[in-house]
Amino acid sequence: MTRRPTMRDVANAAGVSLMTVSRVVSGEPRVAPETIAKVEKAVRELGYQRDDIARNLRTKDRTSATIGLVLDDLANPFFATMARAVEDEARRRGYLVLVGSTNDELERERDMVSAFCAHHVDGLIVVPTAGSHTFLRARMKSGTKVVCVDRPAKGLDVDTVTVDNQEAAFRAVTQLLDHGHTRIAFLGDQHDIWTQQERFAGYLRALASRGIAKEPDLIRHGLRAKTDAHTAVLSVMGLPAPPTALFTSNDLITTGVVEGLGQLRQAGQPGTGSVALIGFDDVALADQLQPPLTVVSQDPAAIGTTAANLLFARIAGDESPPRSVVLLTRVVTRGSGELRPVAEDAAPRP
Amino acid sequence: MTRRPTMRDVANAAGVSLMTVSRVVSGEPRVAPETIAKVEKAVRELGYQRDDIARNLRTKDRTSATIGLVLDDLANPFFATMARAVEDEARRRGYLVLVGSTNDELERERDMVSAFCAHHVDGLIVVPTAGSHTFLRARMKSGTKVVCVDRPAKGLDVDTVTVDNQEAAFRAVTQLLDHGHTRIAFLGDQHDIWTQQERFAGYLRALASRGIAKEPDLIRHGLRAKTDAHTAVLSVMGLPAPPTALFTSNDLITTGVVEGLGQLRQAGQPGTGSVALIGFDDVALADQLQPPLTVVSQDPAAIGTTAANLLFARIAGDESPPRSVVLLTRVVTRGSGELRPVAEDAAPRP
DNA sequence: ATGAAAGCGCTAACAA
DNA sequence: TTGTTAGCGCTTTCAT
Repeated sequence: MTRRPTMRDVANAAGVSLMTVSRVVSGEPRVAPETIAKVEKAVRELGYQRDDIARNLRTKDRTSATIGLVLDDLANPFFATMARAVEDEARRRGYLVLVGSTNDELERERDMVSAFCAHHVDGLIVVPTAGSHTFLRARMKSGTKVVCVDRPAKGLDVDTVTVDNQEAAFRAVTQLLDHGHTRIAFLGDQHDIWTQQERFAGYLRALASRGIAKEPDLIRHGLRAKTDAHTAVLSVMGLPAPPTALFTSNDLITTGVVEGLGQLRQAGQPGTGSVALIGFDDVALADQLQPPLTVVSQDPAAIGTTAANLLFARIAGDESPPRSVVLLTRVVTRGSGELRPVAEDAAPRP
Repeated sequence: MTRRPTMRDVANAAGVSLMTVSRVVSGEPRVAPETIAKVEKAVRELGYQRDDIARNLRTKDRTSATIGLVLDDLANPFFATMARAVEDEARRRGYLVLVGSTNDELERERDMVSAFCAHHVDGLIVVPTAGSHTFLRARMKSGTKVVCVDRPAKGLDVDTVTVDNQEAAFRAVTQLLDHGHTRIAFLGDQHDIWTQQERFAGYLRALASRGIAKEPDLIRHGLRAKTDAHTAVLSVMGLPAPPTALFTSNDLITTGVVEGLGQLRQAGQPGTGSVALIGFDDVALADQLQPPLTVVSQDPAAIGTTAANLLFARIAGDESPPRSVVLLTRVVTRGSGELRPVAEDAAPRP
């Protein structure tokens, strides 16, 4: 292991000044062709590569050509797809991407933002956790651009990319109502997450629009893992008056619920074969399930691309007022959301 | 937008020298308690944060506390899960992670490694593309540690984490043979990828062990996208003598094939309901399919964790000879791999 | 316990 | 066209 060569080394090897090497390496125009050749030869022989860290220190605008991506969980397909889209936009512009998962913990988010800023990221794309985000103001004041994605950040007025969560949930639940369901369960993630609140609000609004009162037994929040959802569906389906339809508020929960229903069906529990289901977020193989899964589909790649474009516009100097972009979702009708309630599932007569 | 405060600013505000601020910020022991208090007050008031980039420049060992993760595609659940595991190990040690997808293109990989090294990463975890990786030697000579994961790098002797691809494929195909299949199709990704070669070798070895000759019609390489797999399965099932079993060599292909089979079944094509299938890589909802999907399952999180541990050991100074860790896979038997060939699918009698 | 000087690898600004 | 000087924000080394 040898010491990494510096410009000084290249300059000595090529018999020119350090400054000339700098010019050649940076591709500046006013250098004699023969000099360029000499320097490039030395660069090749020594395996020299410019130190971007040092360059960044001296350079006027202190632009590091790096952005930070702070999201909930990189292992979640939704965020992974979004991350890939962000990464592609970054590469197009010669930017590198630092990435980190917060697990929806505010403290982890703060630490991560702190570390990213210490490494001089030019901008941040953040999936904000629940809680106040005023701490980001200081970062923005010192020049770091910020874009929020999937959720707005509390207490912060910045560019934000979200989808029409509440409206989409309203449409999904309305579709269940249209097929004759009145006992519709809501199975959701932690309720302090903004998207969950919105989707739940859409659920309630749909029920209210038909004059149906919400029933606490049919509402479960805080399902973090697939197994939580699995347990929850067994629980609601075991109620004296079980729901005839389910609305699941993200992909993980949907997956857990499908597994739970599969287990009940196999155990021969009556009625579980015909319970209707609409999930938020599309999932792989949804159309191969029995019945095929109806979902509210959002486009994670488009969300990532949009956020990245907003961020790079800011980095390029855009000073216009913060924008809020709401992308549209669509209900993908495949079958599970169009099942009608069967007699044995109906609520007991008065 | 204000200029970011420096140590000099803090020193002026606290009425001490720059050096004292440096000591306080770095948590050095020999500073008077009152001085610490003064400095910390100034730090808080100015919102000062140490510039890790500058620090890194002067610091003796030039350790950036950053690693680079170079993988095939971050949107692929397999790599996303691996990435999350790497990220967790990095955070535990106070390291940041730069990430990038190569799309299996050597040039993109070279550019990315180059950019990561220019940003002074202490180490790289690389899913190497096909092609010679001797270019990594220069990086390693100048101190960057490298660990390969999922595949070995051609021409490079470094720590590598893989799974028992060939043996696993052999076992999977043998299981199909044990259930009476003789016409088994192989549906694979680009054949220049090492894992694909290994899995194909396992397939061939299993056939050979029963004296079954390989049949070119039943072998399809180069399926990059889900749609390729979809098309390919329609094609093989449309052969005059279609296969009675399929071996799919990664998660994407498996998904595409399941969709293709679903389409055929719906179209009422005879025999497609009973075609056996074993896929490499587990997929979500596999047990909810009809029939439930038998797969070769590997543990992407364990792979990522293992690779990260190897890398950080190297960064910590481990100089022992390169290690090659082979993690084990297991066949998860769920049903689709245990179907027996039915009469109408059998090859025509001579 | 604190400070002054030097310099990490590079570029900005000026000079030749 | 090329070179010289200064200095980015910090840590190292040495002095006090």
